[in-house]
Amino acid sequence: MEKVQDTNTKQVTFSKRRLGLFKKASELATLCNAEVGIVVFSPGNKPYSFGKPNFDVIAERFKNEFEEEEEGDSCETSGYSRGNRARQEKKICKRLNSITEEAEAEKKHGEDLHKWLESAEQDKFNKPIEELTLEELKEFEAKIKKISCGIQSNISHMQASSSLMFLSNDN
Amino acid sequence: MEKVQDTNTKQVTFSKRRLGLFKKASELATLCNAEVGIVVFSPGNKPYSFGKPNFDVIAERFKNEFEEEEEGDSCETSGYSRGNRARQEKKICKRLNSITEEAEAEKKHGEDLHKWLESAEQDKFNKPIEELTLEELKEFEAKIKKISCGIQSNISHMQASSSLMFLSNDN
DNA sequence: AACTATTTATAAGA
DNA sequence: TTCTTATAAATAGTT
Repeated sequence: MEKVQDTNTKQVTFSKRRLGLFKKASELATLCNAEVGIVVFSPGNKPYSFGKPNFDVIAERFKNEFEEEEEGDSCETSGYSRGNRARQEKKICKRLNSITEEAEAEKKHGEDLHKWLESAEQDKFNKPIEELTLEELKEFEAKIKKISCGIQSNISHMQASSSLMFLSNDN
Repeated sequence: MEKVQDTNTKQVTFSKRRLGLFKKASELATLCNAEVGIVVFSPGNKPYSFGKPNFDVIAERFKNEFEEEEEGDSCETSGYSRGNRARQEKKICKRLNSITEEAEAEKKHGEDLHKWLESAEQDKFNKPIEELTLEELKEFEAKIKKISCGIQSNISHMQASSSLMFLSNDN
């Protein structure tokens, strides 16, 4: 999915998709009895918002949840607790660590593939494919299969990461 | 459009549609170079957020458009400063978000490759390689080259992610 | 989670 | 901008 270049097209696309997005949000809210808030800044930096019941309320609620975790009914006086902070920070660290692990697995995998590609560059596979012998072709095929495998596993890593990303927004 | 009644169905619908909504939002953001922030509270009152570049920033920006708040260090008091904390947290969020973007790019890439592999499965490239005609071989070669390209770009995404990971651990 | 029949969104053109 | 329509994508229901 690439940036739309033409300014006019971009404007039209933005309008259509913004409406589409708001519609989806509205459906989610009524269908599942959820609260949804959205704000969008257009390419021309105009703000558009959607909210059910209303954007400000939801944004506020989100910020409070994020800052105060599960605070319950304890009487908070001057609005600031060091303990909550520490807990929150731990959570963020935990998230970062999960993500890091996934990414490192991916990186290692990518490097393996890269190495293979480099070595392939330097040898017979660099020849025009019609000049390969049957033996060489078979070897080529084997390597390709290995790569396919690698890609599959790579994809599952990616999907895991992606889930983590979403989760990291959830708590 | 009516409320889904069954609790289990509601949960499933919520998950599917929330992801769908976030995807749409992500598309809008990249396609039109817009900024989008979303927060959703599930029926069980769990908060889920999406933001590009990041929800807090966008919510803040939205509020500022209307509230003209002064931001600055002018009123900082002693040792433990809420402002510093907030800023630090914003940094962490920002990092998380960059990482998210990278991972999403990777995921998309992986999906493209996966699709190709699947389609390849179904056609002539599934035959033993020695049975391919020269034309087919050349086509095969072209596809492989495309994949290589994809992997290379994938690797640079991974490396970028990885750098971000390390940075986010320093703090 | 995966599949698929159906509904819905959207890009391009008017 | 709004309308139309062919195509692409999302999702409800099901396994």
